[in-house]
Amino acid sequence: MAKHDPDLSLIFHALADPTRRAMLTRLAEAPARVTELANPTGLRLPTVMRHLSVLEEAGLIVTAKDGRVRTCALVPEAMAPVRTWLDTQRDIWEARLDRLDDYVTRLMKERTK
Amino acid sequence: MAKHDPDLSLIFHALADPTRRAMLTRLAEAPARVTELANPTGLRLPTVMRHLSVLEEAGLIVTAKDGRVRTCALVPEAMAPVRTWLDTQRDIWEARLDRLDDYVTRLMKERTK
DNA sequence: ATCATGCTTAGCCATATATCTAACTATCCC
DNA sequence: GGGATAGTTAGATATATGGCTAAGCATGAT
Repeated sequence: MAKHDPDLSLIFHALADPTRRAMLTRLAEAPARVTELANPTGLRLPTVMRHLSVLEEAGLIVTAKDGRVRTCALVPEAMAPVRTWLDTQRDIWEARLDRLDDYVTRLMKERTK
Repeated sequence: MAKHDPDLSLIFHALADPTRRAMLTRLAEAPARVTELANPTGLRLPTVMRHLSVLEEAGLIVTAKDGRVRTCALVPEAMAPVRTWLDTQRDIWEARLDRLDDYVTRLMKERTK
């Protein structure tokens, strides 16, 4: 089981923290500067920066500095790999149910023969 | 930003590891015993057990022991909170686009007035 | 009863995470 | 220029994570 999909791992890891999810939710409303994101968290700035860089490295947000203000914005397409993975997972599961179905169907034909 | 949704954090954290995702994919095909899941990983059993318990604590799988064999099975509904979160996130984003739309529309009416 | 099989437990180790404080840098405003 | 504002950098620390080995404990087969 090699380390495929480093993206997915980065994204899921970024999403695994409630503070970071809250930040994403905030950013879904509108872009925001660093202190704006920090405020509701009660965390110190360096800590917030760390969270932001995790989000940025996962590709979930982009940031840009204008003067002394850094503005952060959501990258909504970045969630796509997650949906894709979930869908693939579901497809496999459903294919399995179908096979079961076939099996049951075959059994019943056998019976009523 | 309190620690709501411990579930989501547990689930995302469980999904953040490629080995664990591979195990889930395998289990989407069919239930499997521990050694069966361990084989393709090249990892030692205790390590595999650890991964399995992370998955189980996140509610993504269930396991049961029959004799000396423990069988693991996927709990596909367990992914639901993830989809819900993604959908909510998307809704917020789209509501935002709508507001932008309104804004632009208003501006244009203003112009052609 | 004995032995192999299939986990389990306990404990070690290295690295990664989340948080902080303290000190520094770069703007902006007067 | 000088002070306030907005980040940033550089550690320090505590805990968590992912991996291992070694030893233990049921259960199934002979």
